[in-house]
Amino acid sequence: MAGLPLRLFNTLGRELQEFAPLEPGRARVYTCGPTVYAYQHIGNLRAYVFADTLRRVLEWKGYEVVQVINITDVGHLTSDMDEGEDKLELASQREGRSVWDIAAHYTDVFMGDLAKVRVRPATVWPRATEHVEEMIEFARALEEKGYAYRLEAGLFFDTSKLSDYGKLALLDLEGLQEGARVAPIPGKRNPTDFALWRASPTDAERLMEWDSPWGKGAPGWHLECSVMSMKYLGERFDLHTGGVDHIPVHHTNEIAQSEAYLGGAWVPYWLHNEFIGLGETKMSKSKGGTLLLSDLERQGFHPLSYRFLLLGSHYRNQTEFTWRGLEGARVAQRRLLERLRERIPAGGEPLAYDQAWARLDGSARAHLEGLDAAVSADLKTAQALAVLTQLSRDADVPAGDLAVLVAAFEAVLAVGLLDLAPEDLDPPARELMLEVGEVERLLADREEARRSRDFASADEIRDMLDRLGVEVQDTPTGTTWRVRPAVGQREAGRD
RNA sequence: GGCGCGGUGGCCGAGGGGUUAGGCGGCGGCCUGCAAAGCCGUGUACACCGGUUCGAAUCCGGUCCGCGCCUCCA
Repeated sequence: MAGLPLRLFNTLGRELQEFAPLEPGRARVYTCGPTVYAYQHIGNLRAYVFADTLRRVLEWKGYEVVQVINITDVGHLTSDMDEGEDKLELASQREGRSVWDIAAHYTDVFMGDLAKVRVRPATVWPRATEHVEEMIEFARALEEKGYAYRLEAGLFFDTSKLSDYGKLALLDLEGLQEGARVAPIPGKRNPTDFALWRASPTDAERLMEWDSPWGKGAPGWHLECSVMSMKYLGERFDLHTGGVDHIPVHHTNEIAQSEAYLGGAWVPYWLHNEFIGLGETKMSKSKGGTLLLSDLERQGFHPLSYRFLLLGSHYRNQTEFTWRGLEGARVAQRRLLERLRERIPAGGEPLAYDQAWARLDGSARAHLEGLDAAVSADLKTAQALAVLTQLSRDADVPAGDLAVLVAAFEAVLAVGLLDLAPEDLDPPARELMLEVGEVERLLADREEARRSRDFASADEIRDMLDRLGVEVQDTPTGTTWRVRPAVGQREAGRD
């Protein structure tokens, strides 16, 4: 594969490791997707921008990538396994729509948001509800192998059967036993045991339930990821991504049931993104305090400015979202585009490493290698942006080479380097308060005053237009004007 | 309480034993009749206390502070 070896931080082992696929030239990736009972906030989006970056880098280096992102459209519970209410059912009651409508609606919005931040569509988007049969089969196989036991609450996985349970999260099982668990399920053998099948309550009917060898109920949360990933990627595949919150429970249990099922090692590389903070608390779908991509757009920001902001920090670092930070990213991105557009026209296609390499000669190739060095070191997109910024200021790089290099950067970063104009990042203008002809007449008057060196009158006209929301700029090629942007961009957040 | 991750110049954020991260803002300059925009220049920072070392922001130990997970959550 092209360029330097790709080094990634593997949560399994907590160290940087060189990526080596199970099958040469092919990378199979599973990305933990959302539960679609609510809008995905901008913190959620980071997980997919991260996974997208991984995918783009792999493809850029010449791997054939297959990526699966699941859609969890089965409700799971709001608290412990036999407590609380189903989140999808809750949303259904709240919004007066069927659970199926709820799932469909939030799935659509989610995919729309991903498209806006240029996260490429997954190769497959499997839905949990379409794989319940396979999940039942999987659970039955585990039961046959002696890894499961039945309780009134459903079918449970016996984590004590695995000697290395918790290896991903470095769980301290002794410590866990002492930890106060909420509402323990009667009969559970170990605190870490989890449901493969959740039996429906006998006194109430669930909106989503299926028949199974263990009675009516719904599949355990972790089951779908094991089942759907194996179905679409093969029993063993290369990479599994998700947020750090999944490490201790969800991914730990996925590994447990999958390795029990296979009788051996499952996925070699586990990658996790850190959280985005928002002021005092993290963003949480259940606790509120979230921002949506549409909130950012309402404040006049282009979705790709949010992507630009995200790429400015490493995916494994907790960072804070602030409006100031987003504004900073917007300005930086705009200036970058301005410098690029001065030298190379918009258009063209993103270029993979090999394609770019073939079109460059010795000195320009060093810049390509700079990009490769950055992304090959655990996807250091921030460093890639720094390299790009330097490049955009380097007058020694011929325009032809620059165009090739920018196309290579765009292939990995996807921040609009090829197709956006700087103005595309500006907030939308507000309503013009006077006729366009009027503005132009006033500007003509001003131009005349300037020509006769009556600057007092000229400035008076400019001030007046400014009060009406029209910004006037004198440039070497003449005077231009625009309606001042509509929004004060810092209405929310803590700054 | 257990496990995990951090504390970098006004702000955000890279880096990671001796050579510039970068961005935003500020300041100075160029340009401009003046502005605006743009461009150029400008910051010797790395929580605290010890230790290792010729040399530590970077390694080790401790302290303080923050965050995440342990319960649905990216």
